[in-house]
Amino acid sequence: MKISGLGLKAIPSMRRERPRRGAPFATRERLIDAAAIVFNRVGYDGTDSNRLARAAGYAPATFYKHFPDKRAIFLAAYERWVSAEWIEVERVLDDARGSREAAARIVDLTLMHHRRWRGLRASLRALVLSDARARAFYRAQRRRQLRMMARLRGQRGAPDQVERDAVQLFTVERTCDAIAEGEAAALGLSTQRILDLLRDLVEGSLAGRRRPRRAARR
Amino acid sequence: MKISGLGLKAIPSMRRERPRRGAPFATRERLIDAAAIVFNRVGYDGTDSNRLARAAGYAPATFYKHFPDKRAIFLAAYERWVSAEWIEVERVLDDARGSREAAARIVDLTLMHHRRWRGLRASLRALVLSDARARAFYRAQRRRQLRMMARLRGQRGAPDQVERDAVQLFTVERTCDAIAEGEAAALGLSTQRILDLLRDLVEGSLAGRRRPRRAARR
Amino acid sequence: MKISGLGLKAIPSMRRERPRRGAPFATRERLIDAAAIVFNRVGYDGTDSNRLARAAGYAPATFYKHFPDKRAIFLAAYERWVSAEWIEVERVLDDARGSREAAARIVDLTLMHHRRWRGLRASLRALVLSDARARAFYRAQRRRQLRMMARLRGQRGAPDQVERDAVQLFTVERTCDAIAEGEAAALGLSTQRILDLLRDLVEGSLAGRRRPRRAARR
Amino acid sequence: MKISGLGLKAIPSMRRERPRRGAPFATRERLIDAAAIVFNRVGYDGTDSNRLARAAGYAPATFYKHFPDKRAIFLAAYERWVSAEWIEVERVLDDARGSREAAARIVDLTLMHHRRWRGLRASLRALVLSDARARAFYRAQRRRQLRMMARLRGQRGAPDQVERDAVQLFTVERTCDAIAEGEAAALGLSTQRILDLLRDLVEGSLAGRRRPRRAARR
DNA sequence: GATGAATGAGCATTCATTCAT
DNA sequence: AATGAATGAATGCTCATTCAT
Repeated sequence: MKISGLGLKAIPSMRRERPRRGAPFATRERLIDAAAIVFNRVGYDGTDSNRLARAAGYAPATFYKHFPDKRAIFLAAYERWVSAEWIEVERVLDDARGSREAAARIVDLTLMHHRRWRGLRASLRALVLSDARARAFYRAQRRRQLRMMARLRGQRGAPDQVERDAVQLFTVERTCDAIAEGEAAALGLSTQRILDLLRDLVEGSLAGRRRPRRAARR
Repeated sequence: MKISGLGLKAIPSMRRERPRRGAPFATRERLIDAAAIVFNRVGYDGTDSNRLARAAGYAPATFYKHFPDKRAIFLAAYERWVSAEWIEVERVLDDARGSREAAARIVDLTLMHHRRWRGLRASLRALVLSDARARAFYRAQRRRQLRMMARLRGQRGAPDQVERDAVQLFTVERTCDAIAEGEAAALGLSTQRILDLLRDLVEGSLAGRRRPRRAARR
Repeated sequence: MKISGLGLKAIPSMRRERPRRGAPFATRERLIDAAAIVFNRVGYDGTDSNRLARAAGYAPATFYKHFPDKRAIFLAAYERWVSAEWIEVERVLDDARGSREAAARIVDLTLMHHRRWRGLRASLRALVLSDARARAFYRAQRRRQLRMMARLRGQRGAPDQVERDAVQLFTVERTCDAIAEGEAAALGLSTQRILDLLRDLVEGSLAGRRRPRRAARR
Repeated sequence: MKISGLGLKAIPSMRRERPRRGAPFATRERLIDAAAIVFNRVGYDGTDSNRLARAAGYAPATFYKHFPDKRAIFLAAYERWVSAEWIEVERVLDDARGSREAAARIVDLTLMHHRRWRGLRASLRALVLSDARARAFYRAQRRRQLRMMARLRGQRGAPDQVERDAVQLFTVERTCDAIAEGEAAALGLSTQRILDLLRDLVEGSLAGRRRPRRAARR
């Protein structure tokens, strides 16, 4: 306690080692990496730019050297995550033998991504509604997905095929969210059975069939 | 102190008339009404309790006489909206002649609600992920939906029927969100065709059929 | 919203010069200095953190960079004042020739401190009762005082010597409070005579005698 | 939950039974009673007038029918407590046989009161410093105490007798505070020995002697 | 005399952003 | 390029006080 114990708070020495004056690109990347993790854990409104900078080992002002605001870094993190997902999806489609295997692997991949980024995803949905730039980027991803589905299927397809594809995307996406967020488990549902249903759905789509055949119902 | 003393106070003119000494229930209702509208427009994190109170014509402190915090009024608004939806769904099921008509009306109803409360819904999803109480309420609603579906169908049903029902709920919900949020239109999809697909889906479920018949696919 | 929109913003003129980017230690010291003076004048519950910051020439947020809340800065101010007092007491004990002189100087010193910090002291008493951390710090100071008294006296002492020492501390402390707060004057008492009584008391204690024998002094 | 479960907060029925429209004096008394207890528990700044009214079973506005503000009711509570103490002190002095018994009983009585009202006392000290009316009332009590001591002693007494009496009052008061607040126990002091010291002190004063001669007691 | 819903002003705290170094 | 102390403005919440009933 003595006299010198004048009640100092934590001494701010011992800075994390970080390349001060590193390449600007590397700094930007580190900021995005850290932001993705933090956003995912506490949500978009759960942090602030100062914390994001500190999480990456930088000072607050450094953040503003690289991004105009919090939304910008969020979109950058989203972009990176989506890109990574696409690369993997495309590899799966190249490698898989037969639509059954491809379907299974796509569903697994989707689930994995939704599990990994479930916090980011929840924030994204809210942001897409309120922010035009987020919306534009989100829509572009969706169009890309639909184009890919059309390409895989070739010329075949009912007149309402695009709508069917979209509904299927929504189904897989929302259902994987439910599993990732623990909703399925909380409702006492079998993850296995749900995934089987999704795999059937995706396989049907990849194989070009109609899916719920209305003809049979007549 | 001196400098800040120059700050002009808010001008207390133009007081709007308001029921002082109203019934507490009515005040609470007015607060929820206003909050639902404001949340729906700007999202959960887009307002604060002071603004919610003002939007209902009250002073900040009045808010806290009725709700402990912002989350509480959000859940109250959500509860009201969900309750209203249930009342209508149950009426539809009572009134409709045949599963085809019931399906059509349920899909329409769902879409209407998602359109009306699209802002609230987006915030809800984010809140459910971060807030245990919101989650509990949300899950209770879902269980209720699943129970109703099981009841309508009676004893029939595959071993994975619950999972099928859940996936169907997710499909209808997410797809109606997409229409309500303008995503479908932005992607150039036909709302009409999407709704037809959803109606088929719901009708199949109400009629007790399995849906994507795997047997036929072998 | 409309009405409140008429509220004029604070006029940002006349910024007083201030060391932006000063050493954090110096800022902290300035905050404590200012807080000690303000607390002393208006009491613990008579200010708020914003005012304390402004009194030191800083903005509200700066306060929170250095202290978690008002209680923390109060304790820091108390700590500083107590430390200063101890330094002086120890110097007096080293320098004084004979217990008579030491007693006189200790009483004078105590009175000076109580006069200087009378506002702070009054708040402290209330805080000690309601706040555990304040209490712990306060008790630690008292123990230190008792230890010092025991050390000065050496082995001599009655079985109830600690209790005597404590009662003496309370007496000197409370009586100096009464003088410092103007109570003695308001009651028509002679400060001089009161101080003589206190000096006798302290001298007796320093000399190791049981009580100040007045008979001997005549 | 149902439809009626619209999330009502606690229903404010079932009012405590209280004589609505009782005699104003009785209302005032009940308010003071309740306030004394509440202030004592949480301190002057730990409550607000609404809570004090509710604690007495009344509505907020009723408080303002009887007291202009919180300070006023605090002083009223203080006045009542002091009056009660005086009545008891005077009875003790009438009943006690000999100064030894009187001293013992006065010390016990003082301790009991300080224990009972320790929260009120701590708030009082702070208020006395900042509030002129509180100060005036407090000083009047002290004068009364000093007059009583002088009367008991009769003509005897040193030239500095008033000062001696005052210092003795401060000693007893502050030491009883220390016991009541748990400070004595926390410092490992024996309450019994402290009380013995105080009794000697008071007895000496009542008997008109200068100081409690320990030698004589052996 | 009592009520209690309502409130304006104030307090504790946070955040996005800046700027001198 | 990076810093980090500093900040104005705003946010969540509380309190002493009023007034129509």
